[in-house]
Amino acid sequence: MAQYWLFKSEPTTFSIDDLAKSPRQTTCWEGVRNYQARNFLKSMKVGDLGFFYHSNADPPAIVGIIQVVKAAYPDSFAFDSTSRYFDPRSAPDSPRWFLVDVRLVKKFPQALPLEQLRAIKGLEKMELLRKGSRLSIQPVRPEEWQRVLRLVPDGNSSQSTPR
DNA sequence: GCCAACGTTGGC
DNA sequence: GCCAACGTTGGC
Repeated sequence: MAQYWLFKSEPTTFSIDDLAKSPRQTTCWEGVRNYQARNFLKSMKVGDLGFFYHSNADPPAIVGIIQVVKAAYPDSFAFDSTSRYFDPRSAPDSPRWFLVDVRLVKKFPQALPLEQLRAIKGLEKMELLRKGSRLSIQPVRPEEWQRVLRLVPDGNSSQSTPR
């Protein structure tokens, strides 16, 4: 079964519009250098869906949906001493960091600001909304996924469970 | 720009 | 293995 995730990115570094302009609207998700986030990356399967979140943005917001199109593989940026993501402790024969490839599924017609999400009943336990949460890759519970989608015009939140 | 929260590092 | 120091994240 497909799992749900949330991917953080600072839009000044890589925004959802950057993804929209990428070839095949696909990119490798660079720069994860946190072990917990890495472990989540490694557990992703092709077909999993994720929210694209703009952090350090005005306002911080969920801005769309992406899909995992390639499962975790070694992050070669970590081997490149000229890369900002270089990590000398990672070697090709024992990679420490990984990437997945993701493709844009949908950019929301309107961003869903963090402030709005905080007011939604049923999202209280969402990792994104936890005080002090800094994880750049987060699991999202199916019920949280649906609740967020309900905020999107044409969100198809009930496509599998009509009510 | 501030600063609380968090993760990592490294001396001991 | 502890924990202080440090660097980073990210909302405000």
